[in-house]
Amino acid sequence: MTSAGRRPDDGERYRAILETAARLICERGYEGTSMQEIAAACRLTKAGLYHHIQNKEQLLFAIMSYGMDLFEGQVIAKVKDIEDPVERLRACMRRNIEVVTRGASKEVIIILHEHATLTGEAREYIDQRKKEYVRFIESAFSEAVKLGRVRPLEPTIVAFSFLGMVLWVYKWFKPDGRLTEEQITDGMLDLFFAGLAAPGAAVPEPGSAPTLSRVAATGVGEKK
Amino acid sequence: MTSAGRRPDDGERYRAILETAARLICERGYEGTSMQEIAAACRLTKAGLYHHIQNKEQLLFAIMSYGMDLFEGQVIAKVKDIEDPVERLRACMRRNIEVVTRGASKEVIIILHEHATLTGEAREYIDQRKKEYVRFIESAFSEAVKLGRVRPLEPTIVAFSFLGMVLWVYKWFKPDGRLTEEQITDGMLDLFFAGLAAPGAAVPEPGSAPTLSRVAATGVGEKK
DNA sequence: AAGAGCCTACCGACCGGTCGGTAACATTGG
DNA sequence: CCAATGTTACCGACCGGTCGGTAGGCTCTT
Repeated sequence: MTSAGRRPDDGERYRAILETAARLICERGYEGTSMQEIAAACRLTKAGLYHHIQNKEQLLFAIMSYGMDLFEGQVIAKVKDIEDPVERLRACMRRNIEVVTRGASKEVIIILHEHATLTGEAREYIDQRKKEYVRFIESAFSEAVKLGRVRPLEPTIVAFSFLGMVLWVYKWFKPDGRLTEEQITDGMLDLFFAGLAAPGAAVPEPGSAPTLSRVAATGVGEKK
Repeated sequence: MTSAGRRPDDGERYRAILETAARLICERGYEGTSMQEIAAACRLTKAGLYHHIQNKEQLLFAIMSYGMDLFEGQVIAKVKDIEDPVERLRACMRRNIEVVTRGASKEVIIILHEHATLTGEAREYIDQRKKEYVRFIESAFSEAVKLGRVRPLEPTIVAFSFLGMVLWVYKWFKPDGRLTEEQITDGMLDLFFAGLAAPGAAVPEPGSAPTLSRVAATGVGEKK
């Protein structure tokens, strides 16, 4: 009836199902979305849907794997060859915010939100790929430290601070809101990389309280 | 049998139910936790549980309201009277990380994770209380700007960067992990407040190119 | 003929929620 | 002092509906 003939399906159909399912799961959560609803959104019956997938958890796993592919393609692959580690980190942050704000891939949002939904090997596999991204950031930072481009901070804390700033965005960003993607990107780049570069504990004390190393009296002075 | 008498209950029992339910929901998610399981964990039948609550969503709402009470008591109330705005922000970050890392209140974690689960008025009420916290951070920052203690950045972006860093912690922190609560707190305080204080766009260019004075508000030069 | 693709029909388990009933108290009136 | 009455806390049984998942058959293409 509705089906306009039977296409040969070269895997394109499968990906369409993943994208449709991802849209729903992103809106209502994994447990909050039934296979019935996913099937209907794919213009299939439930049994028809099960012709393409094994079960619900495997579907989530496929969505997340696909999401990791997309993320790595749109972020890591695009910045990994940048020579300068600081510029690499900057570009990485820019790309990362881009992925989160443009709701292009609901799959990535699902990875962010459903961080404890998968179980067993599937969970381990996705966690492993996430960890690789953390290490990517850590090592870019460490490289920058070695070159004397940034302060020597704990790399993992720096990486998770980076990630917290840019990934938390998915919880509050609204495309039609007051803040544009550009403003957010610029603001966070400025804030984060200033924090990496500035010497010492920063932020001068209020009065003439005893501080070890004063930076500048006005607070808007230049670095020493 | 198990019931040790039938006291008229001064509300203590109700809170115990909220805490038990919060523990479960925090572990398995809201949609992933059945009323049956919650009732059993409270040593009640499902019907017995429904004597104390109206329905599942109202239960979640009660947990979140209680969580907001706890959070405001352990963070905002403890720092709101600190005169110096920068010290207020510092203390705020310290307290906030504390609440997230010590799994003391699962209710707060639920608020963080289930950010889009509630509907209608309940959702609006919780969102309102969250917004008040964002405004609390924004205005502490703006106050610091007015005093010349920090750079003039977009307050909302600063607030959400602050929040992203400290709240994202719930996704990765493990009490027995390599990083202690103290390390995380110190590292993030250092990084964030250095970013607030440092002049200009920070981070020198690769070659030793002149960074000079970049305008703070507009951030760094974009694409190269 | 083979098989991909999809359907109707159905399964047992479980979902959130409610019903009437009851044991254990507190309060009150005599 | 004690019984009648009311209230609170709770249970067993059950509701209609939905959950994830499957068996088996039909159709269309190759």
